[in-house]
Amino acid sequence: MTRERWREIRALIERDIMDGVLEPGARLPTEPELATQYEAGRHTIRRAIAELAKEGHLSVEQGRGTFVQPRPMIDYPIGRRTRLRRNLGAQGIDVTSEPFGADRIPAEGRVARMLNLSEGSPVIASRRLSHADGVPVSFGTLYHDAERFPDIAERRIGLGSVSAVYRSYGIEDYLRGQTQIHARPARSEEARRLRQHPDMPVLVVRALDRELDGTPLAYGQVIWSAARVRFSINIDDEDAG
Amino acid sequence: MTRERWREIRALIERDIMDGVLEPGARLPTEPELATQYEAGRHTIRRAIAELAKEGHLSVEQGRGTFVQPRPMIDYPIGRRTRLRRNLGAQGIDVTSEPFGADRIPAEGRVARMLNLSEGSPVIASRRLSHADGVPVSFGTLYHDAERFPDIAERRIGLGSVSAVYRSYGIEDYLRGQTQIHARPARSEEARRLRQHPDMPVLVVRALDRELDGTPLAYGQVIWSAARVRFSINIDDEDAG
DNA sequence: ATCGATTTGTTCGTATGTATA
DNA sequence: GTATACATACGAACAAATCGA
Repeated sequence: MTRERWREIRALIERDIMDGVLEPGARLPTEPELATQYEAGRHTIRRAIAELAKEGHLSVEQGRGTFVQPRPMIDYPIGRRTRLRRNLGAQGIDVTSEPFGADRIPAEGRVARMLNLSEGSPVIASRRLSHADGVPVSFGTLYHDAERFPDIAERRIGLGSVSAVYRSYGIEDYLRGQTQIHARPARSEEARRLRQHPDMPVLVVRALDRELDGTPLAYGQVIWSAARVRFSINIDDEDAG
Repeated sequence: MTRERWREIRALIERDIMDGVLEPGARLPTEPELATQYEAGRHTIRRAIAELAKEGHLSVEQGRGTFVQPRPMIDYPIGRRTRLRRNLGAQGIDVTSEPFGADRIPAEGRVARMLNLSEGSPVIASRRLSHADGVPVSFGTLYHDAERFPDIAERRIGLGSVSAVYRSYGIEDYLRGQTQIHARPARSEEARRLRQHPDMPVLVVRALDRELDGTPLAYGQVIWSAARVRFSINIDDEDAG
């Protein structure tokens, strides 16, 4: 029995992807076909494919096949003024987003602390999924004080960007306060939403937006596809671009 | 036969960890034992264990066993003044680091551009592995202009922190310029260095340090364990703490 | 220092369920 | 409905790493 045959196969397939023998979007031969081609068992093939899928090179779809996946990386600047549309638009990326639910819930723990509200005060949690050039890149929840922004969920549906919603409340400018970033494996439901393989990690970004005088505006948690996004922190730049 | 039994088993083990039935550091029963206990095949058990290991709850060691892993999260602030020791020391974390190699190589591509050197100019690449409270948390490479800092590798061995090395060159202060963050699955060698499971992701941080007048000092790429670190970006704070 | 027992890692074979076209 | 292709599952054997006698 050979030693770590799945690694050899993994490397062979990866080489074919890198060399362009397997073009982005192309379908791999079926697992039994690969098994005979590489003179290995189907388990071994699956292990190699799983590894490549985890790294974002392949996307495995039950009942359809296994496909070579292109991996565009977008660069998302984080700074004093962090604006999704303006920042990505400058890179020639078309950003769209769709709401998928909003709730009026009592603020608890971190949300209450960050928004400077007492535990249990009502907040509006509005959820959105964002696409860049048609591919899902992130989804997340934004929490607002329900007393100050009672109808924010409705306004977010009508108006495109967060900035536009704030302008409708008379807030012309706001700044990004604290931002926290960490990474972890994706839950299966998150992977499904982002249309990425379950083994690909996600980046979790928690952030607080403030008015110019320091008043907390919104606290949010956004899950980003680690395969599709990279963050840039430009501390000096006024516009974070 | 096929009702995703491995997910059930995964959930059962995870519950035992969360409830404290399995304490941090405890060894799980062997795979064959778990197989009989849960009335499943060994493959199914392994699938459940692999998932939990990927999420950082378990650490699997060939020839020894499978252990419940505690997951301390350290908070690493990124700001104008980003200093490993001072920032983590303030959290009561003991930071140590050891060099593991240095080379004099020609600058290429990104390194040359960031350091404002012409392609092929000699740079010193010095590599270090850092521990927080004895656990490896990151390793990476720092690139310096070889003309300006010819013996930086030697000085980094003698002196503890990066700041101390710069002071020995007469540089009293420096600022963090651009920082880029992204996440990806760990290569097996990286996982070994960080003593984390191969399926746990890593965070990749690329950063440029500048002198107060803007002159590039060093460009670095550091791989952080996603299981053990979280980044905080405090844009307003002068000391990023 | 060596051997053997223990435990996880890899591989094969085979069968059956589930999703897609 | 049928065929195709991936997902899950069981069993068995051997390899590799670890540890203690």
